[in-house]
Amino acid sequence: MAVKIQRKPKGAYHHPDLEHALVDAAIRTIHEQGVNALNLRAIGSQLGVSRTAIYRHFDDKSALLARVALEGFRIFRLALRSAVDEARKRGADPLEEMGSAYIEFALANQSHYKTMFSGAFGSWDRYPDLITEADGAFDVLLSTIREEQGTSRIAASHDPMRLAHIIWAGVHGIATLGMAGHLGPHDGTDGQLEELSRLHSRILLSGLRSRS
Amino acid sequence: MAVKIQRKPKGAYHHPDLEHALVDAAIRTIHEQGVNALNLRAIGSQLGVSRTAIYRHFDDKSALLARVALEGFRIFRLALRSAVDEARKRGADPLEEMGSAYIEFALANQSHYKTMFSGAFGSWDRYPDLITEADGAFDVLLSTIREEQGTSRIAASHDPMRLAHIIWAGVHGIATLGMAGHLGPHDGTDGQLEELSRLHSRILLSGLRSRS
DNA sequence: ATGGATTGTTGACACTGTCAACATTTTTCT
DNA sequence: AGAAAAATGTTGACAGTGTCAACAATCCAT
Repeated sequence: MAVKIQRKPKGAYHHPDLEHALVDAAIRTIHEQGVNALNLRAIGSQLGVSRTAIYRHFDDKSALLARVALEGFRIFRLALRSAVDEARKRGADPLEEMGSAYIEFALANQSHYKTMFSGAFGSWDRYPDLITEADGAFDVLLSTIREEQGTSRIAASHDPMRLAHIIWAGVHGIATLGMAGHLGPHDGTDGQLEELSRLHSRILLSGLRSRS
Repeated sequence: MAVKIQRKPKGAYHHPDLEHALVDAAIRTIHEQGVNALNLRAIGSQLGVSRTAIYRHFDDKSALLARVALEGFRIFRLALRSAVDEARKRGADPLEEMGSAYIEFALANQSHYKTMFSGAFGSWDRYPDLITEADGAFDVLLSTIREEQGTSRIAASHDPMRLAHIIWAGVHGIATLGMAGHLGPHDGTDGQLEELSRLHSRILLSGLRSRS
């Protein structure tokens, strides 16, 4: 497939690929100005298209945001997956590295991360694809835990699902509280939150190596 | 001080205590319909007052939300404090009981909790009182950790502030992900999330009793 | 090529936060 | 007590935004 023209040629009635362009523009805007700053009219005129053109591709604003979230989960899953694989290759702890990658993603894509998790698009039930994609990311964590239990690096006595929930909650908490500035001042460039995440992983894993 | 009349008497120009009435109405609306459903016009007419009367008591909508959050942190702090005291009296683990109380508060006041933590009111910097009140709630956790380290029930080798951040992040994560339905289906009436929080506490504390 | 499906446009509306200007009530000062 | 000032509440208006309805242009399959 040849490279697609990104901008609409002047005077053309139909945009070459408005749907993707809308998603890209939304992601960019969210990244640069936050979710709250996103408005459909600006997105439209940014693409040289009228303010309601979006409605031929998305039911409403929420649907666009859900799509943005979906793209986020896709990249997120790849990042987590690659962190685990890398760790295994290097003999590092996969869960600790995954936690670190989690924080790294959240910090590098703060508004995108918020779009994924702060209910900006309303109910998840309306977007089955989004649920599937989010489950895919979660599965990286869950399967890694199961594998670690298989090699007995962590106790097999705990329900892996509950462990996954606890670990997820921890890193998610560090990410969200950290971004809100509640875990001390930090500009996101220093690795302070990643360090906190590593400490979190080590304490948890230490607790999981002991008996029950 | 005598009991104040809550509703504005018909025809009265001045509301007896509009400021508190506004906060109460906002809290009630948020509790019943969520933060997003809150709008100033509805609040006004609900109190028999015009739509802009609020501006004599709050700079803007954000300021009202910040006040709602502040009230939340006050109640929150009391709940955490009392959970710790209760636990000590009963010989239970103070940190585990505090975690449980944390989840209980969040579940019983979901929208209020979101108002406190989801940045609904914009930047914290604008509301120094809010920061103070939130710090007060955090101090319940921090001081409890220090006390537990004093009695050596948890290792004193860790920075208590970092431990507080990690524990807080864990319960906050459980609360927010749980409310979003990400930790399995639950209606909030069963104690599923509280149970998860207890498991979380036990694993962490187990890890904190080991060396390092 | 032609008729229906797809995609984009314009006009309009409702909802909401907020400001300015004015009105009324309460408090303060002499 | 009376006047001035401060506090509190009201009405009118406006801007920003999401969304719908009706219409227009383009694309595609038969």
